[in-house]
Amino acid sequence: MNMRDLTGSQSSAAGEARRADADRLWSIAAVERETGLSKDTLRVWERRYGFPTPSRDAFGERAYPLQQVERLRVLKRLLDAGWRPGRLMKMSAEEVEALAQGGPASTADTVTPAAVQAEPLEPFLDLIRRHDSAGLHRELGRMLSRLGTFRFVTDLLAPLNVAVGEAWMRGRLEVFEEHAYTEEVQVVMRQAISQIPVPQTAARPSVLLSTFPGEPHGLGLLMVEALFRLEGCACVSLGVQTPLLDIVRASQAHQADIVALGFSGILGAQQVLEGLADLRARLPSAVEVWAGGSASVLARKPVPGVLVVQDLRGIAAEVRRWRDAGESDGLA
Amino acid sequence: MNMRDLTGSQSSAAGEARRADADRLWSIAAVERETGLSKDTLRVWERRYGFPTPSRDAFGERAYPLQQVERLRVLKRLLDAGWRPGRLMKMSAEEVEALAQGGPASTADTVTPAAVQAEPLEPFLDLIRRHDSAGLHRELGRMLSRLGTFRFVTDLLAPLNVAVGEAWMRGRLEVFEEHAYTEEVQVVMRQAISQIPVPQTAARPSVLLSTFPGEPHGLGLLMVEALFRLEGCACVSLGVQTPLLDIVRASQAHQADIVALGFSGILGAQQVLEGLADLRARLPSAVEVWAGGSASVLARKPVPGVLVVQDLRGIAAEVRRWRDAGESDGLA
DNA sequence: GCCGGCCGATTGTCCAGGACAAAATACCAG
DNA sequence: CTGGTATTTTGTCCTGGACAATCGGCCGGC
Repeated sequence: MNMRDLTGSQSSAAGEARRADADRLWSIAAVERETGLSKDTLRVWERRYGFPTPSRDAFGERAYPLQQVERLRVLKRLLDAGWRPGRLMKMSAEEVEALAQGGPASTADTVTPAAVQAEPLEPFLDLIRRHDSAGLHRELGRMLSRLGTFRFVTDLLAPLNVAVGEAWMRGRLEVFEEHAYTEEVQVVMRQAISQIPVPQTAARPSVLLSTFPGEPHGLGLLMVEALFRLEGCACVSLGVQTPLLDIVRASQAHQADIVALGFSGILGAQQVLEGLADLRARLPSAVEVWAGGSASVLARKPVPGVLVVQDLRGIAAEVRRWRDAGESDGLA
Repeated sequence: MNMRDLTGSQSSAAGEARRADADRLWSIAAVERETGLSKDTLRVWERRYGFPTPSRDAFGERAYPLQQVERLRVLKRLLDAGWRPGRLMKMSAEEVEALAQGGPASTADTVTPAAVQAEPLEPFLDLIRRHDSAGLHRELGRMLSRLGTFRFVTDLLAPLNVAVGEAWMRGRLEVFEEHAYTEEVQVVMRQAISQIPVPQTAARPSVLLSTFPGEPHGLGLLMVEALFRLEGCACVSLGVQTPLLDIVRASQAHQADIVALGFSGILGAQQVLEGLADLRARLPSAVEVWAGGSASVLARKPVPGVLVVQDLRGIAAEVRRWRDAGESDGLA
């Protein structure tokens, strides 16, 4: 509790702090953390495309100015939206900026099934953009009460997550706004889950939930947990980013019948497929592996022995299938 | 919802799956994810110490057998416990194993202030080891009711987190057990926070909470949020791993008076200090930066302009200080 | 005897530049 | 169009070298 340090800094003039702000350069490791672009990628871009063009510090190491870090963040976002670096690097700063502002989602067209009676999402996006956490919390809570947990998850949160993701890709939402949104939804979802009656002891199937390392998105996990609990399943969540070997061990320790993984599309296609195949091979065949989320790989390339749950509404039916099959299995 | 894939796999014999398990080799990227050791480190260890000794696949790329991945996980744990690689690599497999099993925490001696009336922790560690999530949840809830939120956080969770961390370092707890524990505590903490009355609108100080990229430990954040709310502060949490530039923008958007960061000791010393200095420089001097957590760097090297909160109990006093100073500042 | 600064050994990260698999795209035949 | 093949693009992996940051031990002064 060293107040001296605090007051000490406040003696420095605001102008000085602002100058330090602009002058301060970023190391390649810092840029990697800030942008999500790997060091290898940053170096190879410099070699191939001539951007970025960091200066060097006294030790010959790359030192990136703030301006380039900001631009790299924009490029990373456009990359995630389906653009390719070669094309972006040929464009002028203005063209990239125009793209970043409001360009259409180049390749990915979001399909909205007409059958789904979606709730209006704009009011929620407005609250996010206005940074009205309290209001967002209140409105989410209201919708939870109005719709009930099941429809709250399937009809509001599922499309809202898609809308938030898309808004971020189009540059209409900042990273921190998405973080704040995630946090607020998490609070409401935990409340919803805590209100679901706890099933009998040793309820089946017992479900283990997590995500692979590198997949930080845990909202889907919570939504799925709620739906499993509504079906009377026993759930244990490990949170996000559990190493593969630990998922295997946890499934033994908790005697899981089903291991459910969430994928948001951040992980590369190969990582997802290889990880699922690996996990499948390391688990007893009696344990089912379910995978879901917005990652498009799941729909394109099926992994043998892994159930892909495309629609949250399908979980109930799949649990019924498990119970029917499980009984006969148990008797056999 | 392709059931064919699922049933297709179940036709494969269990024995076949088990053989595939042992044979399957790991890429360097997979080992990095699984162990937390960077690719650079894995390669330089191989060069310097002759371990690990991965075989090569058809393309000349490293392929690690499971056995070496497991050993690397042990080594990483011992590294985090304060051991140095040079020493460990000279030891025989048996010596390392003995160390991993029950060796004393080489360097770090946990100091337990005699003044603190700690709650007994063993029952909770037992529940974790027995994988009794329901029991852990029940007992934590009971303690929350008995102690009240403040003492629950300061007298039970704070020492329990330390104990869990130490148990992990000594090999008495698996990673997935720590994950499950974290998840269960989070549930109880969210419940506790939701029961704290919401303060008047525009309560001051308003606090923004998050962690730096690379710091996935969010429990401390929740505990601190509870304590801030108990003091009547307005809190906005961004969850974990927010890029620095986004923390800055969020503090503007939410008009934060205080930015509070949590550090668990996973990040390197330089990352913590440089990140804090960076953040301090990029924020207006009217916004205070508070840092806390179990990272030992914070205590050793103070960062100018950053308040280090060593003890959770100190938060109340610091909020009072802010309010006193804030009034005079506002008038000046 | 213990704290604090100095020095040598250790250790993780950075660099360059080459290579190549995987993915995306263009091309082409049916 | 449609489905398969060739070609380009692009991220990751490779080797081997360098060096700053950190750790550990040594020494001298309070």
